[in-house]
Amino acid sequence: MSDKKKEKDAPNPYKETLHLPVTEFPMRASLTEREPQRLAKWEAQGLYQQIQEKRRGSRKFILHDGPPFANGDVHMGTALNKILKDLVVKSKTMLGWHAPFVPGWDCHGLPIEFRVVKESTGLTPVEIRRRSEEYARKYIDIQRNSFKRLGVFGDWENPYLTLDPGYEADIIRVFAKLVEQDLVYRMKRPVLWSYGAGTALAEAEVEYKDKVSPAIYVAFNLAPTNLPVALEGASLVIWTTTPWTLPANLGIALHPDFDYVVGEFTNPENVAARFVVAKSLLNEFASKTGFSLVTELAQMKGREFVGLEAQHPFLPRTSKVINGLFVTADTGTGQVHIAPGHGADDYQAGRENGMEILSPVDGRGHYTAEVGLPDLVGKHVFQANEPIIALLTEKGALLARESYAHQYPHCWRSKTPIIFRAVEQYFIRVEQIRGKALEEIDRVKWLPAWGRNRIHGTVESRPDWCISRQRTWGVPLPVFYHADGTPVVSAEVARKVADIIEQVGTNAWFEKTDAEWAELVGLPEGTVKGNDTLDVWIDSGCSHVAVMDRHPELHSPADLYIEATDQHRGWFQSSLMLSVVARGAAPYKSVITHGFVVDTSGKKVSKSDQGNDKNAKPMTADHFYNKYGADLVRLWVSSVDYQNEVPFSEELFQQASESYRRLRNTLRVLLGNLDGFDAEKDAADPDQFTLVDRWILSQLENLKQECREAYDAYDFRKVFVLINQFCAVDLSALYVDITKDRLYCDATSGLRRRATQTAIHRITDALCRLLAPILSFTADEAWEYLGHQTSVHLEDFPELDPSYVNPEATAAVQELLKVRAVIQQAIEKARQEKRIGSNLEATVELTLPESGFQHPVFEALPTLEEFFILSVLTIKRTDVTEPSAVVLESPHQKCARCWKHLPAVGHQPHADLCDRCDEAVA
RNA sequence: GGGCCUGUAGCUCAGUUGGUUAGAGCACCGCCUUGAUAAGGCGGGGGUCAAUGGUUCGAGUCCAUUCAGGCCCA
Repeated sequence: MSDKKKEKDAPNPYKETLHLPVTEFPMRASLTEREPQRLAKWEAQGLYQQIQEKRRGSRKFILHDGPPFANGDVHMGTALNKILKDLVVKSKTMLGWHAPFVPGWDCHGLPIEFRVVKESTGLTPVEIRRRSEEYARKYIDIQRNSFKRLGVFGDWENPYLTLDPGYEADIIRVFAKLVEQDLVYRMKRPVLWSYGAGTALAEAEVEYKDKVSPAIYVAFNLAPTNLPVALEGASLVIWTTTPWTLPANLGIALHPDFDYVVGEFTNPENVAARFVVAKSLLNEFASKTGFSLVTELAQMKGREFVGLEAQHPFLPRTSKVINGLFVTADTGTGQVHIAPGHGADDYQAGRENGMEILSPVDGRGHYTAEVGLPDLVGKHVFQANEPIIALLTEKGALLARESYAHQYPHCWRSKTPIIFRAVEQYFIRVEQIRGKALEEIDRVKWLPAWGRNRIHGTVESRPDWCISRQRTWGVPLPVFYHADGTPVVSAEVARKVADIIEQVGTNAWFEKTDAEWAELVGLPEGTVKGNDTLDVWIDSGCSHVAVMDRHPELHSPADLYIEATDQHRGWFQSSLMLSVVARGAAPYKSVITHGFVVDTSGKKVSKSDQGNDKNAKPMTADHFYNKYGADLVRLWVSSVDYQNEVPFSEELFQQASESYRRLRNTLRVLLGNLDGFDAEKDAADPDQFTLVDRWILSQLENLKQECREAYDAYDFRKVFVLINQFCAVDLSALYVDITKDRLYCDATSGLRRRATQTAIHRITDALCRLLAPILSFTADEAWEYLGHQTSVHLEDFPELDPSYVNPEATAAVQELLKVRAVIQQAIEKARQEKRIGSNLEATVELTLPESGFQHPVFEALPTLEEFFILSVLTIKRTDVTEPSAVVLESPHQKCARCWKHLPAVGHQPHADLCDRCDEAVA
């Protein structure tokens, strides 16, 4: 033991004669410092432009960027999206395509306007727009910096913006096409209305949140006209959670097939009354209202009630009794209060039964004079529930009230509850383009495949598209109104507007007077322009026209769109619809969707959650690239299955860091072992490769092929796994470990050493290329240390060379690995028993079965000793079924240079060296 | 409530048309190394494949139901 210690402490007199790895490539990545420097270098040399120039003339691959909203910082979901796109663009490029990437931003819309309006009230439309643009541009810059910092390549100095006059003009031209194809109509209709933001909302702008509403049971006395005997003196009973809509009640709907009981009811106060209640809800009705059935007078189907009328509880009119399939028996009474101006089903039912669209509420949610109750005029509808309940009580119509917690639609930005309110809106007749859109869906390749069903279902069931918004920050709906109020919806006029907008931007719509516009588009004096703007989904949905058709380096349809799964209903759909209108075909050939970023418990994480929770973990991309570096964010993206929900946590970054360190250190040791190696002069001939060299080069060939295929299939995770395995197992645990001896100890120009360096050079070259899309910074850095003056991003993936595929070597190594496991287990046992330390201190007696392990390598002891990293190995063949190994402490002296314990040590001119080392130092 | 989807070791993921003892990397534990050293090697523990029921000689894999989660809608 003491001898061993002495050996350790003694400095190695031959260290200077060894070829230990030498490289300046730092072990510590210091990504947060180095990445910005590399970024600056790339920008200074115009790397993106260089790549474009180099690829010009190659087959094109167009990934069309879906524009993120120019609002807020880049959070991890956005980073995931953009990095996935970048992985596609970079890998397609290195696969030989010309893949230009023009990023874009969605600039208009309520969220931005809302922020501006919230800050200061009473702004003129022109001022709101000025501030909104300023706000959008501010966030475009912030986001652009983040995307660039993440190593995403693209034409960042010339992105597309939906607020560019040219883009805006194209939106209006698409509108003209809609008009031309008779797809636009105007109609008063209840729409989702945000009184907080003062606008109608798109379906996508609504979020569901918990809300407690007053739920009430209200009796409507049946009007005596034409009343069957059984119903004399009876009341229908409705249940509603929106008492404020009762002034607009015009009907009561029953399900045609439900059974209803007409009966005599009493409550604990001995109040008696005749009610109609769905049979299946009698118990619930009794428990909620206290009224239980005393005498059943009749049972009737819902359809038998049609045509009756009920007296409105507090207004001088009757409500129609109708049937509706939307009536449920889940809760309430099986009788539904119908206010056609305040609900989608109500509207539909009202239209079918000849009711008017009564909606006595203004844009701020206050009752208008139409409400019919002077006390309520000017009152906010959500302040009116109590007065109405009081009124119902006074009239004896209120049977019960309770607090009801439910999911209620809220405005996604102002967070205020949504109401349904009927206003004049413009719509696209979806029915006329639905068929073609559905056909086109099946021409597109959806990844994952279920995306097809998802968008198909969405398109199949979507109602007409409300495209008008009562907002300011958007592209104006190019319609005018005659002095008498009749609208001018004309493709020709719209195109004139577009031509002017193209020159001066849409601000002109708001800056010029009605008279000026009338003159510009050739309409009679007295014509006024409309105040509505277009739904922002129209904006982004036009990008295939406004971007792909306009940019000379792009083309339509795009080869690929990549967005999160919510865009099946969002951008994928709006783009599809408008592309069907504009060109009669889908705007994309294939579509990839990715999941949302979720935390480790599988819950959704979003930026707005953070606002509510001060302790929430940071979710913005800058936190992570400033703490870990962009390459780690990129490595995280490549390590997850993006088609599902994408797990995300600080811990996951630790995990990615471990993988990164392995990759980086592998690159470092490879580079270090290439010190003094000139690939031009020193490369070995292929016939000089030893078994391990042939094996690792065959593995590399395999890796190249599989990575190319995985990249081509957008399976970045597979690339990540393959490269990791290759570096951790094939290289680090085996090849590098095995060849250390020859690299360090053989003579500088020894054939085995040169062969190995030749292999290592090949490997390093390939790894840099294969890693470049993922570790864009690190691969480029290593590429530089490989002696290149230009960026790895200008290169192709390594070309396949089948001559390196070597099944013979692979089969041999597979057998060797089986034996290695046996030997290592035996050595480990000896080590645990403290009989030996390192492998080289052991002498191993290997027993192999007579059959099997027949590869010639099993006759070549030096090769085996090298492969198993042993000083001395002996082999015997006996009649056993499995290999076994016995480990003994080596009786030989340790070579002071290569640390092997060999019999030759002590007999050389240098008494403390083995043969090989003696020769090497000579 | 409806549509689409997901659920395999602590974590991220593989598991081909149902067929031996369910794999990998990371993490964890122990040992070695100090010539990849703020590195590297070796060995090891760890899973009733979400649950239940079914089809089958045989189910992680097929079917049904339930539970949990995501997106979209109501």
